[in-house]
Amino acid sequence: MGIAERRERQKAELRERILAAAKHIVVTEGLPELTMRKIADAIEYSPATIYLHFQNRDEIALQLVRDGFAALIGYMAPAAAIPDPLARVRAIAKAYIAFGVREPETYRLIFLDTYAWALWESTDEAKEPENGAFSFLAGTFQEAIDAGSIHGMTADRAAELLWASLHGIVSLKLSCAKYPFDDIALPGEQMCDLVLAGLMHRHAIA
Amino acid sequence: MGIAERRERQKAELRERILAAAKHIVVTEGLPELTMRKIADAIEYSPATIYLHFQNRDEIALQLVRDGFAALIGYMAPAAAIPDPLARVRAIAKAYIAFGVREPETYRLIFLDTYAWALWESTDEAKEPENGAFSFLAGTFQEAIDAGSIHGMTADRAAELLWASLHGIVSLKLSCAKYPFDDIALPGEQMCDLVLAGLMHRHAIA
DNA sequence: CACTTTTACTGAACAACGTTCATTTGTCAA
DNA sequence: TTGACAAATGAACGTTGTTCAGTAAAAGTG
Repeated sequence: MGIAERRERQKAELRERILAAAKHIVVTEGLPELTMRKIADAIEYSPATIYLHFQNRDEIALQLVRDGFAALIGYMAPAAAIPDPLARVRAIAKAYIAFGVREPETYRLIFLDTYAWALWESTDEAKEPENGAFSFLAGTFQEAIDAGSIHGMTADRAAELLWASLHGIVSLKLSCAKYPFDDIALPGEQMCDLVLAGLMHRHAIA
Repeated sequence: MGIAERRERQKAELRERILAAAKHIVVTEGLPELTMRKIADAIEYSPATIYLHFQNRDEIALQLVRDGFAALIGYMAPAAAIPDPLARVRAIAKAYIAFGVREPETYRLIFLDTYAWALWESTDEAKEPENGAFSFLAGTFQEAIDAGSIHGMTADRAAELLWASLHGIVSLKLSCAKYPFDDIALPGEQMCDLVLAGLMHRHAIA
């Protein structure tokens, strides 16, 4: 029964070619330029053929979002090897910023554009490997709290605030043409230090 | 020559009706649902008529962005009466968050959607009253620095970091359906305190 | 090999979009 | 009443995502 297998293989191949073409368009021209006819041209098939592999444009975009989030995880994963929690938090933050800088269109796709966070709405938390990114950061904060380095806030809340602040920097960089920094690595680290410093001296305020 | 004036008045009126209809659509259904035909239906004119008042859809959207930013300034303005710089910074941050909460679609329009920051790219800084918002915050930080409350960072940089962090919170709230906070007022104030605490104890890190 | 069934694929079409333009309608001056 | 000018529009064009009847090729069957 090698025939059925070959067909499945070819089908899977074409599906991957569609995704590759779509990703190329998104990365080079942005999500709004992702049109079914452009994909069709790129893979040298009729537009209708795409609908034999994906239900609609949304499904293609959502798969790209999934892949994009996996890429972000890839940036952050090496930080897991760092023993010191605070140093690990800094490494995660650095990786997050680096991802935004080196793959701006991917960052846009998963966090700013039409399908931003779309995965989180539909699926169950437990079933989302994507959520590993947040748990990773929150878990590291928990270690810092357990070690007594940080206090006055839950690990989840601290992770949310740091994530939000970094997200703010990257989005401003990507959206605002007049954002003053050529390189957001420095303000990114400053922000991380600022938040950590605040968490360590939180008794100073209220 | 009352006739010419009446005509101008009617023309201006229709222009305002177009903008009002457009704003209503954006606020209730979001920017993607803003179509020329919907506006035409709302004002009971043909779609072509809109082009006698605006060059294209972009120009309408950009005017809404301008108006939206003016609304944000309106939220922040009362803080100017607060004498203490740090308290003023907190009031500005609070107002910023409040704007994001109470006018989410307007916030989306001016900071997240297609025309986000579009005004900043085209026009000159000096000619932008919109930039008053940032100068307001940066000037307040400068006062805090002059008073010795904050050190180790320029006022502009501090303003950028605080703004970015607040923007991060609001955008996560608006974009991510699973964002854990029903009310972002608390995390917004926490973020502000965190950044300020960090700025006041910056010597603790590097 | 011939015939049938299944699969892969596509051209043409639909509705909705932004936009344009020739044409019509309405209003004022002479 | 007529001529000029402004205001308004119906119909069209080229996009977009999407659907579907129909074709052509491949696989299964006698």
